[in-house]
Amino acid sequence: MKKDFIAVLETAVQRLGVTEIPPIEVEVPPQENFGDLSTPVAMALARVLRKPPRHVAETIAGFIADEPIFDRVDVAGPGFINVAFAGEYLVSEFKKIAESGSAFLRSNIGQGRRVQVEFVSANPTGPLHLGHGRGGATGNALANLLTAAGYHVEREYYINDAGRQIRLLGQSVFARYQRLLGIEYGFPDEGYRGQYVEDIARDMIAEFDGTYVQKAFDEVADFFIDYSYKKILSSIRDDLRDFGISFDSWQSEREMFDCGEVGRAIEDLRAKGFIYEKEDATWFRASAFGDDKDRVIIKKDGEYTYFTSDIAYHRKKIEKNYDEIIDIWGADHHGYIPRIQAVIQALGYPKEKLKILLVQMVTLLRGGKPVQMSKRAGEFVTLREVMEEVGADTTKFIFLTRRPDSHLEFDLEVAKAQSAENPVFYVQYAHARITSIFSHAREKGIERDALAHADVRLLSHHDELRIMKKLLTYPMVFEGAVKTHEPHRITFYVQELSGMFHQYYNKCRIVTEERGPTLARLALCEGVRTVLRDGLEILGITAPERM
RNA sequence: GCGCCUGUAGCUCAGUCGGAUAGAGCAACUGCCUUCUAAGCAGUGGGUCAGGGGUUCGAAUCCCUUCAGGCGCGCCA
Repeated sequence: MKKDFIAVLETAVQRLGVTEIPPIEVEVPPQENFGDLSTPVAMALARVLRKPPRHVAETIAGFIADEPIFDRVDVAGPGFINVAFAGEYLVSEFKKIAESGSAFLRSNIGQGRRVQVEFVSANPTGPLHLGHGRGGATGNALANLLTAAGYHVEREYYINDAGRQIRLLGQSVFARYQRLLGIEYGFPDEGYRGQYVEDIARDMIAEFDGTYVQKAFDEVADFFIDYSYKKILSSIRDDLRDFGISFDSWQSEREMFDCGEVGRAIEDLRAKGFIYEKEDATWFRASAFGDDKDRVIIKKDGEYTYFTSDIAYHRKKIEKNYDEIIDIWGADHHGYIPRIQAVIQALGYPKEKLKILLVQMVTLLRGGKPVQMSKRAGEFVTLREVMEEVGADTTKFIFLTRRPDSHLEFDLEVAKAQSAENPVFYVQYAHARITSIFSHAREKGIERDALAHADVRLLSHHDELRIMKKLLTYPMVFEGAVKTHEPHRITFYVQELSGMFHQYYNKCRIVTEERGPTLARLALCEGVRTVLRDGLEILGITAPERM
């Protein structure tokens, strides 16, 4: 629909004698009675042509008014050109959806380009909380969206299984283990105090009894660390699976060390002249690329920092030659951006090579009161608890009805109270209703195959044309969502389409005694179902057959 | 102190890189189930787009500033 409009506009603009045709923008006007599509192109050209916008608009409108695909061409407001499409054109376009389904709806923007999306990447030192859920829902939807757009997407989870935090976890479990076996043992100052730490210690006792009692931590450190983080990692995987999120690749930080990636990265940067020694430490010259200061990569004590392995990790990403690399981070890490971009540039790439998408914080409330979310103190509500309380689909939907950069207040009470009234059900209900209509039709002797013979020209009701037009704008919404990396646009679209369908359903009966019109209406329903399914699939939300 | 994000209806949020009379859902109120699912539909009310300047044909959107909230500014991860 959009393509045809633009093509017509382009020839019209050429007739104006404009040498350089500006990119022509097309949008759905804010009010339905303005028409089906609208363009502000005349206003853009007014400046170049030095003529009043309305005058330019009138001229263009005159050029295109006779096109058979239009029913009406108007000039409105300050100089918009609004068009209403002819019924026949709409029907022929709609047929393409009926015939080729999603293929017609999704433009192949990616063309097989390879993109990596890294998201969640929570430290395996404790269970996933709600913030990870938001990152997960967003990253998953974005990856789905890009896949649908013809990109070849790899989803990666980076596991921080090395370093101080993971050691602290092992130590915390060790302390609990000793205590549970009746040994007085001091708990590490900044240790992890969550209940899950004690649970892991109990698991160890169940498995190994008192084998490690009264040993020094250093003697059994590796064992305790490995046992603990692997246990947590596996429950993280379970949480993600139940939340409906999967990954293609799990990149271990440890492996970066073991395979020598970290060493190679440092040597690479050193060869390029961005590494120096100062005050017994080794530094990366981040300030050469706009960061506030240089950063330590090898500490005085000889240990690497977290940043060091991250340098190696991002170097590895770049070497894999993706066309696009996307990291999804919690907004609390935003201060880290200049540093990592400095790395990208030091390696000889433009900083745009890596796109970092920040997902804002989630504050969890219960009845209007903030719930403390301190991991160290062990006081927090996990993603799993929320999932179990309000449901995975609802939780995801709440995340996906917001822009990633807006702060989110997630009130458990409200989410629960609203779970019966949640908009996600509104959309799912529309889908289930259509399925139900089809099973009713089958009882009346109308099989799915019969749809192929449906004469969609019989659809002339205002609501039917309205739905058809809405379906035909899906590719525009889809394209916009892909280009801006904003899956939430799909969420809003899918709600609007569901609204139109529910209205239509209440106004018109689909299955009647007249076979011809019944088939046509069923074909329309099938179109709605195709698009709803497509949208929900991108969002990672189930499309139930019945509710 | 510096930096990033946010401020739109009572509440939760959209607003398509400057466009038309600023939109949804929830909550409130009034109606609609002998016919394909009432998790639905029809209708009513609700706004100083945080405040103030500026840029121009035109601003919720861009610039400056004030206020409010969140988050960062480690040889932690």
